[in-house]
Amino acid sequence: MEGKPKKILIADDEPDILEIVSYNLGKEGYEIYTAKDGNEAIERAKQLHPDLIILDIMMPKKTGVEVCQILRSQPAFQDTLIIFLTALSDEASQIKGLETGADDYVSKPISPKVLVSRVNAIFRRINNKETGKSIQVGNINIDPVKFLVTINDLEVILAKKEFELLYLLASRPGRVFLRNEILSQVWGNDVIVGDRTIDVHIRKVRQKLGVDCITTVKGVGYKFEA
Amino acid sequence: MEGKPKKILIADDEPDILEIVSYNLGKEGYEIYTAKDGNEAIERAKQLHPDLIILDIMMPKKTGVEVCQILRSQPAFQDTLIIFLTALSDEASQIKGLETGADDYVSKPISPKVLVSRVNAIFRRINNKETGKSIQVGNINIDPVKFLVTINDLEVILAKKEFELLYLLASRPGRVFLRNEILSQVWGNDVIVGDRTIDVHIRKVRQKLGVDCITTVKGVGYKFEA
DNA sequence: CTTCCATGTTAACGTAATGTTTACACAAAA
DNA sequence: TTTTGTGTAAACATTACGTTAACATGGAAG
Repeated sequence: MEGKPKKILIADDEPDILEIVSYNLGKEGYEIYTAKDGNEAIERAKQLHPDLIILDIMMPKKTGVEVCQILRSQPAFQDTLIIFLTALSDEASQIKGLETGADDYVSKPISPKVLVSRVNAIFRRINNKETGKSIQVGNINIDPVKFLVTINDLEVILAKKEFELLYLLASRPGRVFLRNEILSQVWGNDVIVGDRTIDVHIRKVRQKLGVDCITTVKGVGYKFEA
Repeated sequence: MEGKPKKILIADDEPDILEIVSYNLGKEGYEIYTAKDGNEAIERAKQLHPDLIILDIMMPKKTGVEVCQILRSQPAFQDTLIIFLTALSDEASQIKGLETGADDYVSKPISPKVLVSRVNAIFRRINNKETGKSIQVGNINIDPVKFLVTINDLEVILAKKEFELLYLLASRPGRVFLRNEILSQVWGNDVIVGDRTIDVHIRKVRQKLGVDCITTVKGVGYKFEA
């Protein structure tokens, strides 16, 4: 897998399923987190901001469909992939699930291998856009191969972390990156760093670039603009 | 459906299936083309460059998997969506299909409605990546990915709570949201805030937007309209 | 007309979130 | 070894967000 490992949150009330799915996806290199009911799923989703959420439909507290609707009604979860996982193999449930805003639907009894394949497929489709090409935004050019940033043909020397941070933000100009996302993409999920660390790096990048192209969205994150 | 209609190529050797699938997807506004074996599928794919190809696996001349492999090996078909449609519901086939580069897999006997939902879901997923899932109501555009509101192409800066509030209301224009609903969606269930808090935020949004698009429904709640 | 209730309006305040600077551990280069 | 630069933490400064409280308004009921 290229880049940092993707975060997957799995919500199911059956411990067996949690364990099997966790094990098999974990083996593939994904970072797995679990929840055992609807409320916990929402709570953990807000903490972690996973890349993918796998939701059982029949869960205590809140059903998977309800969880999906609640998350989808919030701006921060528009990009999050959602797969429903359920014993209800009937038509109506599937359609309802997909129209609620889910990206896929897998019926129980599921084979772990099939689920893994589907998860891989869904990430492959999303990922293949993000190649290691140079980014040109406005008069700023970012070349990940040469590890070089030029602004108006003037070279700017950035440290590794600074560069990775800038590259991430600039890879999708205008898009807001949550602090969680930045942490997991640039630093990795297992690393624990203080709250101010991101700010300090943001500041260094801002300083070195000289141009104000990184905008703070308070309470949310940062975004890059020309 | 927004924008140009999507082209879908369906390849299956059973005329009944071709007809049913064509009819149901055609009703959704897609442009449908058909092929009755593997070779014809490849040929037509090269002519048409469809956005999505639905491939039966058991076909004369070439199987769906072979067709998929051949097309995927060409740069021009890297981005083309592929769904397998087959009677083989066994695990091995599904995995093989997905790992060949398919984006989804639907087992026969299929329900037309389920297939339509899956097709819609897969296009939604791709569309959102390109265009962003912004809400457009009248001349107001709300982009949750960029955390940005534009009204007549003029940017409006909203704070987090203000944005979340507006996003919720605008996600269903015309629908009235009860104060309780707003509280639980935007603030969360456990948070307790005073009565006037919602009003103040509503006011700030109204003020910043400049246009009167949030209507008070006295004794009930608020709704968003153009 | 008055009363009452729901909402509108405004300003002020506490604080959470971010900005800034300095210091230091650590690794790589000299 | 020293030197240099990078990444992180800690300590503080600063900003503006969210909330409240106090009061205004307006419409419906009596």
